[in-house]
Amino acid sequence: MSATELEKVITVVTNEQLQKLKENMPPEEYLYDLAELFKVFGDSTRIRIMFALLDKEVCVNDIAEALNMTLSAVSHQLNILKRSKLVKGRREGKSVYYSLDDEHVREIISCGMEHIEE
Amino acid sequence: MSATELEKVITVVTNEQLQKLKENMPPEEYLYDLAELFKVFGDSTRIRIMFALLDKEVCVNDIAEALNMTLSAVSHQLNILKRSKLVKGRREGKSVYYSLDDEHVREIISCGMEHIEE
DNA sequence: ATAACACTTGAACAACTGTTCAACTTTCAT
DNA sequence: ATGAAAGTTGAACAGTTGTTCAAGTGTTAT
Repeated sequence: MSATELEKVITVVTNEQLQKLKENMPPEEYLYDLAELFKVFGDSTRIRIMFALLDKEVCVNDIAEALNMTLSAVSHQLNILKRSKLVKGRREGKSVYYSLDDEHVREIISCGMEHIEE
Repeated sequence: MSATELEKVITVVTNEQLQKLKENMPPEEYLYDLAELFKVFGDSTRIRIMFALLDKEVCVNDIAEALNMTLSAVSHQLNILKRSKLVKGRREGKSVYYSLDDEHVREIISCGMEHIEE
């Protein structure tokens, strides 16, 4: 077998691997949703809000005070978290109390913590 | 106890909770790093690259072909992933083969998948 | 030495994102 | 009813980010 023939064989093998790589890829939309979820965790304000809610529900005003932020800024971020089904809110009088809406929040955060603690 | 006195007591209790909330917050820098990590996962291109590397190492060219992207765009994203210690690369001849640099990548991705599969 | 392949890198541009500001709404106390 | 407290919402602005393009670096084959 000549050198150029061998190269052809190698190319074919490589193409087969490439083919497999493409086939094994989850659907585009799935990967997009996954990235979209992590994007929500990818902001320190939202991370801080989720940490504030780890133990118990907290009203918007207290979150804003604890994080030294305006009500408006916190409300905007809570809305993003709510749309991603990560937190939920309930009204009680004048206040709206927010809490984590999913056990996965704790898991995802603790997964990330393991990586940076090294 | 009058209504206004009662309110003062309630305010004090609330302030204590606020104080605890502030004290229990991890240091600012830690939360920033955590958000920074998730930010890396929060892009569908980088997610796709990490999925491509789940099974075995792949060279930049093959990643680019599999994901239908330019070499340059893939290289830029690989660099971001490398800086976050999520992938590593090794040169073999003309090609550079990249692979996952941390078992946490799989864990974090699978954590995220659990949330969106519901 | 030259050319070709496989990347890498920096600048630039468009698109996206988070905060602020101002204008609401809701609820409660007077 | 009026006002105050607690939130929400939309527009706007500045800052960030991903891709492209052009120019570079290594490596191998001729």
